[in-house]
Amino acid sequence: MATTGHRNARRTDALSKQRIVEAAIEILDRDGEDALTFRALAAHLATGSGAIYWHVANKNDLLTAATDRVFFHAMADAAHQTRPRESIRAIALGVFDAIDAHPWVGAQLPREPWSALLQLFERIGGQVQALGVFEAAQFNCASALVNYILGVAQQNAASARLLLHETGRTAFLEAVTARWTQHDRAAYPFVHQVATQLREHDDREQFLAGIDIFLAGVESAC
Amino acid sequence: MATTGHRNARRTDALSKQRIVEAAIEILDRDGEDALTFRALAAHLATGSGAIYWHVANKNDLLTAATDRVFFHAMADAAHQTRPRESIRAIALGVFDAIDAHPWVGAQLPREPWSALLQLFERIGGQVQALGVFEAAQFNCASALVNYILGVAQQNAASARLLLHETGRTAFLEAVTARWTQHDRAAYPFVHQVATQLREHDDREQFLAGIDIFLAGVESAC
DNA sequence: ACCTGAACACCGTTCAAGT
DNA sequence: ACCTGAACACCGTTCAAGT
Repeated sequence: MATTGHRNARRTDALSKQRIVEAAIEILDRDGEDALTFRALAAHLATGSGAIYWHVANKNDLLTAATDRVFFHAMADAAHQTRPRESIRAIALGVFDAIDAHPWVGAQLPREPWSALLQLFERIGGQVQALGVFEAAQFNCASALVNYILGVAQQNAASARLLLHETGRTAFLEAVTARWTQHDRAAYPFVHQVATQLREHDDREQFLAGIDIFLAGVESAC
Repeated sequence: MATTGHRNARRTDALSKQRIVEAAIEILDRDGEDALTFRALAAHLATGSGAIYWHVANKNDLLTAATDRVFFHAMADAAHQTRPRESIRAIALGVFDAIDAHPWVGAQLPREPWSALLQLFERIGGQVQALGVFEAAQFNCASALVNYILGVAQQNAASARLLLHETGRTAFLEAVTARWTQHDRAAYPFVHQVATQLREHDDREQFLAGIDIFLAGVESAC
């Protein structure tokens, strides 16, 4: 992952959608969303920019394929659990970790890739059923959970964009804290109070805490 | 709002950041995110494209200013309620309705505008406190609520992009249903079951149902 | 069938020149 | 101080031409 370098001199095997998507994921992971251009991709694959269009309809198609690939891998890896509560936590964590590793997926998810969203919705919905929620409430419960997961995914993607520019965890934390405290303590008392907890707080744990609040609500309501 | 037309012949008053932001919001509302270019904006304002840069740093700055404007109006309009539970619902609905009216705000919110996010977080957090949540749990509760709201905002923005191309509600519903049922019923039983409810379901009510699940969870957990 | 790379239309941004 | 609009660098996409 580290030193394959920018340009590939080999280029022995033929182009394929899979190779193109893999190269796109590499660029997105390493240099961020803005760095993915057809010219950069063509250089990376040692081919002409027009050649990519033989395998991929357009940039949207490419981004959707890349998102699907990361997402379906994450879903396949998410350990199957026997209890629905644990299943939901495992699925949610699978999405969280995938977006943690590939932040651009978070920004891409709500745009095009219906397949990925539908799969998430299906798996969450199935576990909501297994939880014993009334049929009339299942749609709302699954929808709420999926939307929560997507919201966190967004925020993670945004944080990663920030982290891409700020190198090092301390510089990153400082940048975030500076933003949280940019306004008057008088006008933003809660934000200031919470800003002191930023240093020791863990995004992943906080995400799980949100899932648990949700599950508690689902159980108490249905 | 209807017939001011595309080009302004008058151009009597001077340019200002406020006028530029208002024009940008008009274009975004009417023609979508892709339609906002400095050239289109300059034409709309009957000026040169370079002139805009005297009042606005760049496109990101412009989008942030437009988002802030819509968002702060929405927050100001959100009726103040005496009971924290009702307050949270009012704030959440304010955000929902603002994004319903200006879908591009949903896509923009997680990108840059820290001020808008912080204001939302502050107001939600204040009401979480008023709800009597333990101090140690306040951060997680507020964060979960904000993330849920942002997730719904995303989905709304995505739906609106679809609606911009599909004219008419029936064509829109058909397009959505087609996407929900694009896969095998065998592999996606829950999605198929829920797809039958799409026609009579109301996004706004479903959003509120999610808030209520959350609040039930918060109350039962704290 | 698959690839090349110049060309096209369009974008955000800059800047010398105007008032 | 504020505005103009041509120019620049860059982008996604197309397509005649090659193999």
